[in-house]
Amino acid sequence: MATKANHKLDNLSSDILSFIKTYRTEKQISPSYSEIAKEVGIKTNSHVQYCLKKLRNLGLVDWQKGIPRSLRLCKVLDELINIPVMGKIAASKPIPMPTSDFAYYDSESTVAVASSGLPMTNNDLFALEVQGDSMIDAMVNDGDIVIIKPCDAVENGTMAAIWLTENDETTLKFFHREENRIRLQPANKEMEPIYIENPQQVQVKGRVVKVIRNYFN
Amino acid sequence: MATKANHKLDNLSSDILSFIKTYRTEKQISPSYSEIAKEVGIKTNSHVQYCLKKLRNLGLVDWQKGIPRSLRLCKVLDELINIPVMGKIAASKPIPMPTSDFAYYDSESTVAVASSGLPMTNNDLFALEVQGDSMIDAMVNDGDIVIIKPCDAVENGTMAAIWLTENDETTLKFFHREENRIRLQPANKEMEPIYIENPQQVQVKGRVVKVIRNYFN
DNA sequence: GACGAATCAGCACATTTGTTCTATAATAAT
DNA sequence: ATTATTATAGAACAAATGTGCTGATTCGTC
Repeated sequence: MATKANHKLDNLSSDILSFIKTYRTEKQISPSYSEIAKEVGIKTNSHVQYCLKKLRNLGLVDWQKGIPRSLRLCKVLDELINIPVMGKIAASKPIPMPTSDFAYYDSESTVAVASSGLPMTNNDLFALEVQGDSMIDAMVNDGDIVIIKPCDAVENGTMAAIWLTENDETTLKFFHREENRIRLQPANKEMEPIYIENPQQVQVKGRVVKVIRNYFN
Repeated sequence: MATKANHKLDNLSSDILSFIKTYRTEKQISPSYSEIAKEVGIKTNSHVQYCLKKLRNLGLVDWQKGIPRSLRLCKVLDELINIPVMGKIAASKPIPMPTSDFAYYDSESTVAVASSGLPMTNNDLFALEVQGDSMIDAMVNDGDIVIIKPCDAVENGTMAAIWLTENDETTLKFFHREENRIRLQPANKEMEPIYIENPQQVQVKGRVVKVIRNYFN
């Protein structure tokens, strides 16, 4: 989540690094040595390479020998991950899980999320759009996007996507396994929990790792 | 938010496009014409360029004449934007607004958000971390990140960051200007709205454009 | 002050790469 | 059937770029 400032790089190295960064975000390609030289006030390409080799030793940049503009920033803090929106989650409907073959690129729509905003970057994450107000007690509103990590079981206290076989209902709640029953706790502490005496009726489908709500008008 | 599939590209163009995409995500640089040729089964660079020119006419790719590996994917749906987290928002505290000089890069922490997940990409957006449970009625929980577009006034019905001068309190609510009063509507329809008879007591600080909630355990 | 390491400039050179022009096959249009 | 258009290959060429080497300068350390 947080992006800290650089440690103790000399000004030149720091300049080069940030120039590469801005150049890449602007033009989507890496600068040539000459361009770096011009920008940071170095006279020769060879010296640029000298500086770059220092940065490479620090593990900050890398490139492919002989290939023009192959400069690459390591330590990529923020990379985008496209998560497929599998469908909508609503009470009274089963959760549309992703099929085993990951035909993600064919997905109708995706949510782009910064990898820094995710606990893991496995490619089995998927997203659901919440439909209806039935999950308000979990602080999830109509239209929200929930990002889910599929799993069969979760630790106590985690927000999970749960299938209630008896009620034929899908819901998002905090999961608590107690001695002889399962407690589904709403996020809002003032609301009463749901107790399910027969654990068979509760099927954990996945763990909620993120909720996104947009107000675009 | 949604990324639609390609329209009616011939297989070759489609192959080239997706190769560029995967190549770039893997190596962070663009392929050369020869590499494209080898990948998609074309014999010559000139033909690659021929295909690329078609793609350029469709506005899908572009490059800089004479510059190696300057191939660029247009229609960049997803670019990362780093939004500074200015601090925490809590009832009983004023909202920490960004200073006029945008010393954003010095910010302690930032949230990375995909530009496709934002209604606008101006650089005056900022984020706040919600502290406390006092905004539950707006479906905003302790620890949530709200992204705010600064403004002095909002249309009726928009979720806004509001400073209540009388109560010396900061809050997130749906803003409604009525005939002689202002109505602050909680997100949860079952909760009662707040009415403020004196509009002077209500100061709109900004519009909430996004709410992000993480469950990292 | 001496000495070595780090820092910088200059230049020649090889390679990678894109560009352009021409020619030929395939396909569509008339 | 003929023509125009699109698709493909080939090769020559020029430009962009990285690499390596040599030598000069600065800087810190003893």
